[in-house]
Amino acid sequence: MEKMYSPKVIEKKWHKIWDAEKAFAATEDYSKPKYYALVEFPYPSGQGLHVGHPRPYTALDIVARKRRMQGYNVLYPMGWDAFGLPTENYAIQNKIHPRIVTENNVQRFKEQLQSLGYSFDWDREINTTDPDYYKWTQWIFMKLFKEGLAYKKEMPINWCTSCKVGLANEEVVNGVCERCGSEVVRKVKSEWMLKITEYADKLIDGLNDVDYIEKVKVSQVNWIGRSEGAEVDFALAGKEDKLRVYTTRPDTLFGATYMVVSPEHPYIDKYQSEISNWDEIIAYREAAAKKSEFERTELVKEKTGVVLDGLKAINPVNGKEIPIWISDYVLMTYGTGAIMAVPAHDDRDWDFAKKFNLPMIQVVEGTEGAVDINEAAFTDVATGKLINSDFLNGLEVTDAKEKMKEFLEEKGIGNRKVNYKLRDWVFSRQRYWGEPIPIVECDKCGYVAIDESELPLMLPEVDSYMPTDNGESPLAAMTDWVNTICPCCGGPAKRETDTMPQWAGSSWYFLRYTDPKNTEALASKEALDYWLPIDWYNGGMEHTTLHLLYSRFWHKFLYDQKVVPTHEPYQKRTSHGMILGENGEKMSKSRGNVVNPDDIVNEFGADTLRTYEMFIGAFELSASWSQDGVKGCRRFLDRVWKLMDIVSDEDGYSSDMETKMHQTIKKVSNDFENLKFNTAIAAMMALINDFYKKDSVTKGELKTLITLLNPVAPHMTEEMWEMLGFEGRLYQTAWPEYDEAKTVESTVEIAVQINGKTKTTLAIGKDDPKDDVIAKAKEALGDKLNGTIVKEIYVPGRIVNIVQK
RNA sequence: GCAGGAGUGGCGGAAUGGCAGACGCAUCAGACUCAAAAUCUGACGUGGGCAACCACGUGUGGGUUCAAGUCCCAUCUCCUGCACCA
Repeated sequence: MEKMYSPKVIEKKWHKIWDAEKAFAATEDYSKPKYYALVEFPYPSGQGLHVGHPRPYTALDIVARKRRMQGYNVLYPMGWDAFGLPTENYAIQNKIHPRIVTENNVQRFKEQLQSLGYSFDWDREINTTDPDYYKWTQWIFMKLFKEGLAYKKEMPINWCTSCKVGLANEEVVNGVCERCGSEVVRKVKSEWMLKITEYADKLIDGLNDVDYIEKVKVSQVNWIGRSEGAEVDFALAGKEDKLRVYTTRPDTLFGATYMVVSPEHPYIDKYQSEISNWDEIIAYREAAAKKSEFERTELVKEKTGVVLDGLKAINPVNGKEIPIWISDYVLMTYGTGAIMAVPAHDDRDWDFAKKFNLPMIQVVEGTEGAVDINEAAFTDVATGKLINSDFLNGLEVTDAKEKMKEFLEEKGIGNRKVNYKLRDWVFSRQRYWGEPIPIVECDKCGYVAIDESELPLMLPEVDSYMPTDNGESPLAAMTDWVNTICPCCGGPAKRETDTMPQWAGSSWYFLRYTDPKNTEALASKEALDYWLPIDWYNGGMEHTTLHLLYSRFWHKFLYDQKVVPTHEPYQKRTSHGMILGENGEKMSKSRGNVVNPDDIVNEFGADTLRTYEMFIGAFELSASWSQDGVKGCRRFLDRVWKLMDIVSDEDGYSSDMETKMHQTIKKVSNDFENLKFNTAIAAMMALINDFYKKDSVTKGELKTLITLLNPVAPHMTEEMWEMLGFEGRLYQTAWPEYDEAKTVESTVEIAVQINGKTKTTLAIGKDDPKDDVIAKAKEALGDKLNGTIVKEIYVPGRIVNIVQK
């Protein structure tokens, strides 16, 4: 043994060399084929890197390194999503400027990432808190504003009592703040909103043209929640007003036996004088208002409600008078805040009708067996025919829907309507550590964007970052900064004091990487035309309805503005599973099961950590950490290293290994592209086991092995390359090729079965004719063949099956 | 409730409808060592048998097929989202 495998020494050595050689910089040679691989940039938290971070980073690092060896111009960048609450909270507690906190955290994160040997192009590092960066975040906001997609609205928002900040709907999970877990209450505030709903259809349709894992597509479609139906006007008996409802089942209109409005519906107050049980109504309303979001979702969904005495509606298709109820199962925020209830064909209406003894009329009958609407609502639309419905009788549900929509439009009592669950994006945060919103409010001109030449609008220095209890941003106290002049009329005006949410900077960062130092534009047209779309983007499932949806929205907007060349930013999206503690639980300080990547690097080396995280299991599933598993991966690398003790001078492959070499190249190449890193590594382990069994390996075989292993364990293999005296650098070497014809063994062992049960095995030539193989198989089976042969099956290279009676 | 995913040795996990358990871990035995660690070699699904071998075996129950972990139907459990969206 010439030299021990010593990761500490080797890894430092190669970091310096790669750095000096600018080994992994993406070039501006736009004639080469490009590959843009992207991982979600981290929030540089005070805790430093977690062992969960390296999993996706290593996976795409492998892809990036392999693509470079295959001749692509690869962009694999990294940066910092550094605005955000934890930094601000830390700054408040420790009385340090958040900018300093961010700098420290970034430095720590960067050192940790660099210790793992990622092939990031550090010349393109970006930071969302850098004014040269957020200038363009503000610029995009101004474009949205000028196009009418950013607007200010007085509205009840989700208010986190602990963070003292408004949250987007997407940030409220089970009625509590996604970030801190504190209670979220409703609070009325004037907030900046982005009209993401305007892009709802485009966000759904765009999914047809991209290669995302299925569950991401499904989640986004569900979150947007498009539904097609109709709005219908119900006259109020003896009144001018009509009560408008939204329904997806206009076909069941003849079955509507009552109506329900949300407790907040404006007609309740409007007709107060007509309502004889007003006290009851008020009591119900108060009770409903007191229910928090959490209670609404967690409580058993027992229906509650009160009838509006003295007010009746008229079913427009049959003129029947029906009662109107109020109930909190009808939401003011969806549709029109009022529904027509068809208890025979809707589960919720059925529950409500049962509880309050309201009449039901069946208007759809089952075509596959009888249905009893006294047992449950019949909601199946695929197997139903209309009854008790005048001109709809006998039609199938789909046709009846269409016919009713036509009827409603003809008679002027309704119209087609598409609704979405998606709401506009609450874009204001009452915080310091975010991008200032580049808008001023002028008494004369209203909200006006500042002049583009004033960008970036710098975040001012303040004395206190403390959020205020009255819901104002800390910036509001900066009167010098707040008072300004209107860019439109020159009169006095006030600056907007809310800042942008963390999602702003991350909604376009991938564009900046293509040209990170541009001072004229967010990136040059040439750079965007060349690099977009991102070929492969990997990130967490938790961002499916947040970052991923928001950034697609901005991108589609920028496409409409002719800023970017593609209508979708990401061609392919995958998601990694979580790394859990040894006990199978989520890693957390309180559970005491946190593994620090620095410790693993210290004890075993970065290459071992990288190998282990790829070998741990299927990439998309969560996996539990195992210290013994780490040891096993180090043992594998040691065994690769020690192949240098038994290597011969031969350049090519030895004849008995040729097939195996070609098979391994094929398997590793394919597996790396298909996220199957665990089986790729297993194949390489199997290969070296073969070398040890023979106690020899040729130089040519070892060359191929370390080239295949290089993307996974770049430091060790680069060192071996040098020690073995190969020319140049391994990272610049071409990826090994395989010959399909040579991946097939010339002789194979096949299973010989009787009636599908394996009885023996047989060695045959790969091209032996069927008759010969079957004859040999019969001979091998001998007297086990003792019945009448019914069928003989030969699957070439696999199996012989003799079927006998 | 709806949607997506998963149920395979002691453990992590492999298997284009074609010999289930690759690869790794743990365990056991042997070699080396005064000894231990490290390393190397071998065994390792369950039951029976000294053995060759036999039977059983991929959550459960059916089905399709010469052949099913894989396809179809039903069912149970677990995970992850969403959840009164009319």
